Amino acid sequence: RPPPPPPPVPPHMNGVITMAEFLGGWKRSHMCAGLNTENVGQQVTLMGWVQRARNMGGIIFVWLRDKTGIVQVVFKSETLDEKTYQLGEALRGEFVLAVKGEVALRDAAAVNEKLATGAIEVLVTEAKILNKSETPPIYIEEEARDNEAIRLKYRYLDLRRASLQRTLIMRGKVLNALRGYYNEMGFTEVETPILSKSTPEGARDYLVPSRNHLGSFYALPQSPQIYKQLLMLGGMDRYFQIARCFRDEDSRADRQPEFTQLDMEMSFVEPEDIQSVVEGAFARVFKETKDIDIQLPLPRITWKYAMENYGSDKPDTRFDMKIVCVNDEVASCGFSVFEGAVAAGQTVQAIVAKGAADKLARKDMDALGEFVKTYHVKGLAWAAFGKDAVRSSFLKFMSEESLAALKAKTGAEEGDALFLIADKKLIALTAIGQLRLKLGAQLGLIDPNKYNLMWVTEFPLLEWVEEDNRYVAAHHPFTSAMDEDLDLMETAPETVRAKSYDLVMNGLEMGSGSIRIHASDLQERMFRLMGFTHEQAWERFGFLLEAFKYGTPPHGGFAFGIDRLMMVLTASESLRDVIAFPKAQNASCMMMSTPAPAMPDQLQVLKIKVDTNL
RNA sequence: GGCCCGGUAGUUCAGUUGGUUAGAAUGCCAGCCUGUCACGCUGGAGGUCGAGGGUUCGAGCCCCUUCCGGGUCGCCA
Repeated sequence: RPPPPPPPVPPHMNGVITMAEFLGGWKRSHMCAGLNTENVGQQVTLMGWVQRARNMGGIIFVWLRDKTGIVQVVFKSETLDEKTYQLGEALRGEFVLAVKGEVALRDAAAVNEKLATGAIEVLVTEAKILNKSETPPIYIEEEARDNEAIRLKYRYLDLRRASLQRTLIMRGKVLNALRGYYNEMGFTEVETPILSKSTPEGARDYLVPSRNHLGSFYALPQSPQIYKQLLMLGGMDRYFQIARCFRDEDSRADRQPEFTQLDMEMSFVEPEDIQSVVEGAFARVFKETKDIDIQLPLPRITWKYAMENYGSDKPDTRFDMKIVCVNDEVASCGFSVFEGAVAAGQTVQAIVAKGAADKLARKDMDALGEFVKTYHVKGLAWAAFGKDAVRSSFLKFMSEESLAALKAKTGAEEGDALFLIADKKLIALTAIGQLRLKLGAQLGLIDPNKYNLMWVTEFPLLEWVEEDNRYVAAHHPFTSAMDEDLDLMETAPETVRAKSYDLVMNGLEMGSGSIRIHASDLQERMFRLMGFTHEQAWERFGFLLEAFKYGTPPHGGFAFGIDRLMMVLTASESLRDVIAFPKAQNASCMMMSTPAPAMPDQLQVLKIKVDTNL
């Protein structure tokens, strides 16, 4: 695309400045918001951007902004020479300004309570326009007003907003706190390669072609998983890294193609040892960034409990509304949908929204019915036990006794709304779990100031994948089974529980970890379960299986997402709000137009031909 | 790959059943104004209604295709 033409010099700029000025020996003495009443009478030199210039015709008030905040600087025609005053008149938004002047107390009537520095102002004696600015395409104010597309294109301007600056400053502090903590705990920070090897299973890899090995590719790491296990083999004992990870999958509000994890691994440990280190890290971060004391140890629930009570492996426990299985109550209730489901070995799951009967109109119920269908269930049965009337989608089919039993089991009373979903157990639980979250938000049951951290343990080791007709590792293929379930690996693989654990906060998965397999025979057994032959396993992981033969210590680890942690700490809706230069939903960068086609000579060197019709 | 929401002035948006010259706010430009702090007042400029095609006497509005942004299901060990 052609470069834009040079902007015309605005008429008001003529004769004032024509080009950017250099500092010319000026040294900044203070940051803008670093000034307060104690500085009154001092000569200061400030540098920053013009947030706003108010020309009163004879006196000009300018808000000067830097990383710390805003301070008012004043150009007075009665005390300034004509040239300096004219310079003040020429100021526009986002001009880069340097001023010298004296800090003065404002008149009591002129104090601005809304400004941190509102009790003072700087009376300008000299000024330099270090640079001018075209009218910015977005508003640079505390909170964003513009839509995300344009803010992402002009990210460097969006970054000037105080809220985004605060987030990045806090992010830096979190990283610093974590580094300090892990070092204190005897961990060593080790960097692992970005040019890595493609791993089977898991997410799609980002590939990097090799010039030295035509036709071969590096893969960007989805995580440093194998390296950190090899570091344990290498005797590093306690490793951590603030690791960039890459996954070529579709984005979500809480999923970016590249993201940062605090990755760690420890030798000679059991799950509790790792969990206590991780808990300590989170407690440290919450204390240092928000002065919140997290009660340790964190509560622990099993995966099974989480699924059956919250319909999720990452439950949001900031509100109750637990799920109740009502199979027995509806097995012969008269309503054929429920009866049929139970007879077919499926389940009927229920939740009760306390006091919500009269808050949910028929169209709300219909919307909720549509909502749950997203999660692959056929429908939603509901009953609203209102003060004056009972409304329901299914009660007319149901016997009095069954209704009584249902109410007793679920605790539904007058004023409550009752919801039921019938389907295969995991599908029904997942759908009603999502409904629970939806209702929690819709009915305002979620306290935004709560931080409910917990461990979810004993995940299934394997997952059956219908279309591939085989098991895959639920976590990753290096995860160890629980000792008492080892014998079930071949006889009942789907019931084997893993020595794995997720850290969950407010319904978000913050991270996960496990005790790894440290014996090569067990690792081979695992690969076999996943449908790899001995040869295939050695072809792909030979180096690892061989490494495991040379005295591998028992080890395990954990990794948690820094981005998601920042999302929670800053109450952000999207990962994009906590990453300096995030990607858009289609994994592109709107600012730099990344990715971009390669130059023909680059492809030539790599012997790569692009055929988009393949 | 599927579904949903959105795209109109620099920006944020409104735009009735398809009907005259597409509006508002803010920003921008000019003038006035010596204590403003979302300063105020007066005037002005600013539009490929995302793009292409179709229906129609007539399309910002209806239909088709497509591009872009967001959410989500699949996917993400």
